[in-house]
Amino acid sequence: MSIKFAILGLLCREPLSGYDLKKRIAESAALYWSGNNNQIYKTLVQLHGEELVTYEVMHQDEFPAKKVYAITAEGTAALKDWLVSPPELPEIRDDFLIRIAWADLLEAGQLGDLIDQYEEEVGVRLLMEREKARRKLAEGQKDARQALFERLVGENIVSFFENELKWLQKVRQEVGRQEVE
Amino acid sequence: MSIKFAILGLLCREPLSGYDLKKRIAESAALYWSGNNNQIYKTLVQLHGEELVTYEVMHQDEFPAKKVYAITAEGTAALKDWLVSPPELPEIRDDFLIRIAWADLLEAGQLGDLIDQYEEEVGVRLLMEREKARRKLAEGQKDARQALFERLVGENIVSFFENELKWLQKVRQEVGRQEVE
DNA sequence: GTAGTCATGTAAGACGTTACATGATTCT
DNA sequence: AGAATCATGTAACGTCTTACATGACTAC
Repeated sequence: MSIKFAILGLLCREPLSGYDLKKRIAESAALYWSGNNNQIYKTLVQLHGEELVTYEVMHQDEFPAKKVYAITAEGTAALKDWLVSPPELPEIRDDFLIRIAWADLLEAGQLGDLIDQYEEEVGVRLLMEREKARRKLAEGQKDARQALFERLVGENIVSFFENELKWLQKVRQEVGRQEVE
Repeated sequence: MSIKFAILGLLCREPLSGYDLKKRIAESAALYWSGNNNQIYKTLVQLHGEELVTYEVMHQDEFPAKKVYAITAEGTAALKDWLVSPPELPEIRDDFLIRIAWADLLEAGQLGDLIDQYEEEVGVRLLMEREKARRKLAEGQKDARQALFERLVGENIVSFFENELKWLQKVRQEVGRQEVE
């Protein structure tokens, strides 16, 4: 049920349509699950039923009409309640880590290729996240407190990928060392 | 469909029952998703249908009979194919990170409590993972290569939580600094 | 007597993904 | 001509979680 709070969070900053929400969630590394998710429309209907959001239909000349959702007072209260509820540890689903756990089934060349591929992917993603963070900083920020938290979230994500690259160096070293023996 | 390969991987080390698999997966930080998952029994039936595993029913005097599953040659081949297929980036679902992104809605005291709670949880988990890694190292290992990969996986997990704690220190500092201003 | 381990499984529901439908407009 | 953007939504499927059923045995 965290997509619910992701939506409430975004709406608490500004009113948005389902389409906008979908894009915002897809672009955010922290929220991204699930931006490719059409549950958003369903969840909006649900939130409307719970009276946590309202919407206004905006007619447009050149484009299809859109429903612009806004958070209600109850919605804001529900969001704040959730914010102070006990946080859970992050869940990580790491495909590559499972492969490494069974890497003894691979030949040295295959393992090398696997590491190269993953390092490449992590590197690309790291650059993307750094760029995203840089752009956010450049934006004219309204609230200093909000900007600080935004920056800290970006730094968490960047440091995750940096940590991954550091670990990959270690993997390379130790795998190389064992092959020599 | 990664639970499929988690099962094949574990069975490739030694034959196990569904119950054993469930426990192994639940205990492993890398595989843990989903240890509380009864899909295991369903997936085993499926894998049996695909002829990637076989099973033998073992009758026990004091306990219910169990089905001990073993991997087939096709199963091993499927596992190896998956191991060399392109790895995906890890997926992180970080509850706490989302809360920080909206922490500007909280009062200083509430934020402090939230950080304390999360730090406590991360700290406990880090100790658990270090202990797990230590115990694994102490085990009489058969294969040096396998032991190396097991250690590297453990180090990845430990370094994730260490990184999280480092980041939390930074969060504390910067939040404290802003409050003084 | 309450809870936990051993062991397999079902059922219901929540959550997530992919593909598709509609239909005008704009870009290549 | 084909694809992308804007915009809302449905349908089908797949994955994941929670709770429950069964039943003997062990430990507090």
